Amino acid sequence: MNVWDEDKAPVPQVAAVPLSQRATAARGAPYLDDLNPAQRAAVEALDGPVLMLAGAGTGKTKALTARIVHLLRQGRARPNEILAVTFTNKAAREMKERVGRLLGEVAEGMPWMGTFHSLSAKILRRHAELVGLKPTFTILDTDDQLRLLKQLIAAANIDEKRWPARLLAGLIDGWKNRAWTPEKVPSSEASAYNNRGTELYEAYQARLKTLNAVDFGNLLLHCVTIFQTREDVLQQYQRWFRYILVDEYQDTNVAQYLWLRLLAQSHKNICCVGDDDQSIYGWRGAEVGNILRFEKDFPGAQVIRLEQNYRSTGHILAAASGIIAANKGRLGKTLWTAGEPGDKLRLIGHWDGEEEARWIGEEIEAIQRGTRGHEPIDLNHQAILVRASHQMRAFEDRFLTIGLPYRVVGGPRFYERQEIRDAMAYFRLAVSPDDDLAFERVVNLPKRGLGDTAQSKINQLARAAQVSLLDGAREALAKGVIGGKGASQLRAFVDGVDRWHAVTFHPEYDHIRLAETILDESGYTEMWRNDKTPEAPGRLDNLKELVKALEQFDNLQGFLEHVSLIMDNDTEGAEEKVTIMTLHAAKGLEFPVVFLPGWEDGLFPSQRSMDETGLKGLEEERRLAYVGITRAEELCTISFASNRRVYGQWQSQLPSRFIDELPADHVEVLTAPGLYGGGYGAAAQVGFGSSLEDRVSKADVYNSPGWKRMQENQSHRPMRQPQEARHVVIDAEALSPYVLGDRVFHQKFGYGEIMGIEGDKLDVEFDHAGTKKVVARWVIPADQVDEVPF
DNA sequence: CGGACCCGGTTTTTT
DNA sequence: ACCGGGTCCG
Repeated sequence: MNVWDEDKAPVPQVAAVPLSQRATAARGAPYLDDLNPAQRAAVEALDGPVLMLAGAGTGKTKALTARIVHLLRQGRARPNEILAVTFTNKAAREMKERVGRLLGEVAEGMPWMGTFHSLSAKILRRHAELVGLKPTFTILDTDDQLRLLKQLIAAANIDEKRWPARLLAGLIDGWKNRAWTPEKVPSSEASAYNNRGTELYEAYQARLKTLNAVDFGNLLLHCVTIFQTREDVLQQYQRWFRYILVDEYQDTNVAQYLWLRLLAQSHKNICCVGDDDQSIYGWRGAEVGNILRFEKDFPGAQVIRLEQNYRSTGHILAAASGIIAANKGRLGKTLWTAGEPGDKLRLIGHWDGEEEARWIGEEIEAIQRGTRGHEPIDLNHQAILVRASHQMRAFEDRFLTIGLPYRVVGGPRFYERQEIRDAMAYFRLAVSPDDDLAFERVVNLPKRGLGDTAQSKINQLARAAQVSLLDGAREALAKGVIGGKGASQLRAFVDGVDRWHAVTFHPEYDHIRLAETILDESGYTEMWRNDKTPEAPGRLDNLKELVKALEQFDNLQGFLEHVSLIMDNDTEGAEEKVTIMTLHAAKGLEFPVVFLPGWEDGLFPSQRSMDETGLKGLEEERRLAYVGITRAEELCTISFASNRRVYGQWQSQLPSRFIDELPADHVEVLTAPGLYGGGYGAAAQVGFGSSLEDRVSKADVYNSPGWKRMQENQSHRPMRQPQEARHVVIDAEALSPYVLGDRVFHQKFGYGEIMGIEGDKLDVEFDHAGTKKVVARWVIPADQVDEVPF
C-alpha cells in the first residue's frame, strides 16, 4: 500500500454549500480558507445530525472550532446557545482558546462549553430541588466516595475484607455509567456484591442526599433523571441549546449518550466528533457502540470522514493502518498523507527490560544530537509511551543514572494529593461546617489526641441528636465525654471552625487571607514544617500553590466548586525533557519521536484485558497500539524484551502478537548492538519448559510472518554468541536440563540445590540465600561453573 | 497513639 | 518488588 500517494487517495465528498455561505467564505473568512474539503464540509453542514469521523491527526479540533465560529458568524446561534461538550477540562480550555483566537480576542461568552460533568453541575444547581438536593450541594471525589461506602458497608455488617469497598464503588460507578438509578438496576445484577449490591447502592444514594452531596456519576445521573421526568425543564434546555457539539464521542458512556440524546431530540442539530479506532476507555464504561450506532440513532445523519493525515509520515501511517485493520466492526476510514514516506517504523528486541531502557536512553541521546541524516531533535519532542505505569520505572532508573532529563505525565493530580485534599477539607468546613466528610478528614490532622475512641463518641452523639459531627463534637465537649488533652484541642478545633465560618460572612472577608489563617491556626502547615520526610517541602510548596490559585476566584465557595471538577497539572517548567507517559495519557498528543516499549504478549496486549473481556478487550488493546503509533510524526520505534521482572519474579516474554500484525513493508528490524545479539535468540528459546498451552502459542509465533521476518533478518547478520546463547543450547536440548536435587549456581544467590521444578522455573534452596524461585536460564549446573562464566 | 509486622493485590484514568 | 491497609504490641 502506497499510502502517501496522493493520487490514490479517496476524494471526500464536498457537501453542497448554499450560495449565501459561499459568498461569506469568498469574502474571506480565514477560518474557512485553510480547511481541506472534508473539514470544510464538516464545518458547513450546520443543520441536522452530523457525525464527523476524524482519524488521528486529521485536524478534527480545527474543524470543530471552525464549526463553532461558523455557527456564530452565520448568526445561527449566539455564543450562549451553543452547547459544546468535551471529556476533559484541558480539552475544553483548549477549545475555548482556539475559538477565541479564530473570533479575534472575543474569548468570553460560550458559557456552555465544558465537560459533561461541569455542564451537568451547572444545570443541576438550577434544579437541585427536583432530585432532593439543595443548590449548594457538594461534589465528592472518589476518595470521599470510598470512605462513605466503607461506613455503609460497616453499618450493613459486611466484612469489608471479603467484599472490598472498591468493588462496590466500581459496581455503583458502572451502574451510574449506564444511567441506572437503584430502582432501575436490572435483576441480572442482583447477585452483585454478595447479593447486597443494589441494597447498598440505594443506601449510598440516600446517604448522599442527606449529606447534600453528589458523586461524579450522580451529576450526570441526576440530570438525566430530571430530563426524563420533567418534560418542561427538558424543553427549556432543548430550546436554549440550538446547536450541540460533542468531542471524543467514541468515549461516551450510556448516561452521557442519553444526556445528549435527550437534549438533541427536538432539533437534532448535533455534531459528534470522534474516531471509533481510538476508543480506549471501554473499561471505564465508554460504549464504542454509541458511535457505531450514530446513524441509526439519528436517521438521515450526515457522516463526514476526515482522512487526510497531517501528522505522520507515510510509513508510520501505513503501519498504524495495518494494525487497526485486524479489528472487526469498524466504521472504516482510510487515512492518507500527502507528505513524505519518511523512515520505516523500527522494531527491536532486547534481552530484558533494563537493556531496553538502556538502549532507548542511548537512542534518545543520539537523536538529540542528530543521527542518520536526521536533524537533531530535542528532548521535548521525544516521548516514551508505555502500556502500564509500572513500566516507567525502568526508564526513570536508567535516565537518572545517565542524567537524561525526563518528565512523567500522569500520576496523582494536583488536587488529588494528600495535602491539597486536607487543605480543601479545612476550606470546606469553613464554608459549610456541616460537611461531615471534611470534619472526619481533618479533625485529628494534625494529631489532636482524638483517636478512634473519641471520634466514635462524637459520631454516636451526632447520630443520636441527628446533627452534624461538628455539633456532635460540641455536645461531647459539653458532656465532658472526651478525655483530658484531647478535649482542649477539640475545643480549639471547634472554635477555629466557628471563627473561620464567621469570617466568610464578614464584609471585609478576604478569602485568601482566610485560607492562610485556616492553614496556620489549624496547625496544618506547622505539621508539614515539622515533618522531616523528603516530600514535606514539596507539600508545603503545593500548599502555597493552592493558596495562589485562590487569587483567580472571588470566594472560597467558587474555588471549591471549581477544584472539585478541575485538575490543573500543567506546572511544568520550560526545561527540555523526554516525556514518559501511558498510552492512555498520550491520546490527542503528538511527538516527532515516539518509543513504544514493552510490546510483549501479556503486557501489551494486557493479559488482564484479554481475560476479562476477551476479543473485545483485545480489540481495545489493538486500538491502543494504533493510538500509540499514530502519536509519532517522524520516527516510531517499537521494542520488546525477552525477559522482564513482573511482581519481583523474572518472566520470559513473547513478542506481542501486534508485532506480527505490522505490515512488513513499513517496518525495519533492528538488531541491538549490545552484548546480547539483539535478544531474538533469547526470545526463541524462552518458555520451552512452560505449559503445553504456552508451547502451542509459541508455535504460532514461530510460524507467524513477523517472526520469520525477524529470523531472516538475523540469519544474514553475524550474531555474537554470548554466554546466554550457550544456555540456549542447554535449554533447547531438553525441556528441563535439571532434575530434583541437582546442585546449581546462581550469580547472585550462589550455590544451591533444586527442590522443585515447574516449567522453566526452579525452586532452589540456596546455601546462603534461602529458597528462591528462579528461571532456569539464570542458573548453571554447579559443576560447570568454571566453564561458563557469567 | 505510633511503630513494627503481616497480608493481599497489583492496567489503563477522568470527572 | 512494592505499596497500602490492618493488626498487634509497647
